[in-house]
Amino acid sequence: MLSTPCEYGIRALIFIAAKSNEENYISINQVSEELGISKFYLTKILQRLSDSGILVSHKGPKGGVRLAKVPEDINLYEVIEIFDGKDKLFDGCVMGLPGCGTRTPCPMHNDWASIRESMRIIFMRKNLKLILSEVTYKSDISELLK
Amino acid sequence: MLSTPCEYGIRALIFIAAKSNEENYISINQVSEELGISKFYLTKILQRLSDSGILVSHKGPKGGVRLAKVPEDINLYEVIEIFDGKDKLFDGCVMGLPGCGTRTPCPMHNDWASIRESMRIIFMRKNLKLILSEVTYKSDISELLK
DNA sequence: AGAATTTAAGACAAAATAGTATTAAATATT
DNA sequence: AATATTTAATACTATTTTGTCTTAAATTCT
Repeated sequence: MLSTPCEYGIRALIFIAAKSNEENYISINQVSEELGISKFYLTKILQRLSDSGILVSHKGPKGGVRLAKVPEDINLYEVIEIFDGKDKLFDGCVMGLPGCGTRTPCPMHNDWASIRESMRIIFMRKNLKLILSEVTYKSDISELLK
Repeated sequence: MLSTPCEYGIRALIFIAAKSNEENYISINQVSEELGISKFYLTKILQRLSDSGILVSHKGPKGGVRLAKVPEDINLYEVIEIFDGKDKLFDGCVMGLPGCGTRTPCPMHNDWASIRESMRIIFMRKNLKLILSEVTYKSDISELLK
């Protein structure tokens, strides 16, 4: 469904949202250990989130990453867009039919349009604040993400 | 969204449904030329559909493939299941969270369940007969699939 | 029977994705 | 200033997916 970097990115974001704040960065090393994801790989993934303005990174001791915006302003739609592009999930033809478009819609075109719209809405509505509030006890987070 | 073999398989099936019948097989070579898909690759893909009981194949001159069942009895859900497995699209956690399940649902779990159900219904309902009837003029098929 | 045609099986090659390692640059602490 | 820590950049490796090719087996037609 979603690419591996995208899944890892989301997992990491939820964890970072829970464990870091304005003043306290969390090191990628720590995140990678907690989530069981290779430190090298995760670094590369989180770098993309930094480049895209989702995270702020800081080098050196006491460095690491933190959210660049308040959790409420980071939703899954934009994260997915960063890693997988919106075309893959929210635009192109489901069946990948070359000729499919508004002019010559494929047989799935309209049915899929509504599914797609639902997905878009759901992902846009899911922001990190909401996600954290749904994982009621913070201790649950590790269990879920690990 | 769907894997390449799955997309090619669906495209080919629609074409085969339109161009073959009980007595007349259509050669994979011909399908591949019409759809612009490598003959070798398509052969391997359609072989899977034969193995799965969607197509019947026949060797030798006048041979080729045809539907194994009436178009009405072949829906996209089973085709997707054959190529991509039902887990990828219709089962596992959207975000791939390791701990996600009914017991400890991830924050997307319920929202995604309804999306997934819609997808399942739509793909199950889309059978080849329905698809063909929606592509009103048979000549349009090539334009759409090519 | 022999030749031509067509799928089956499986080996092989190329490209894309996932994952690892290395070195450089920045920053905090002493 | 020196050292330790941490991300940045980038090269490299491994795996998976996609795509190609070759040979074998079956079938039709003459």
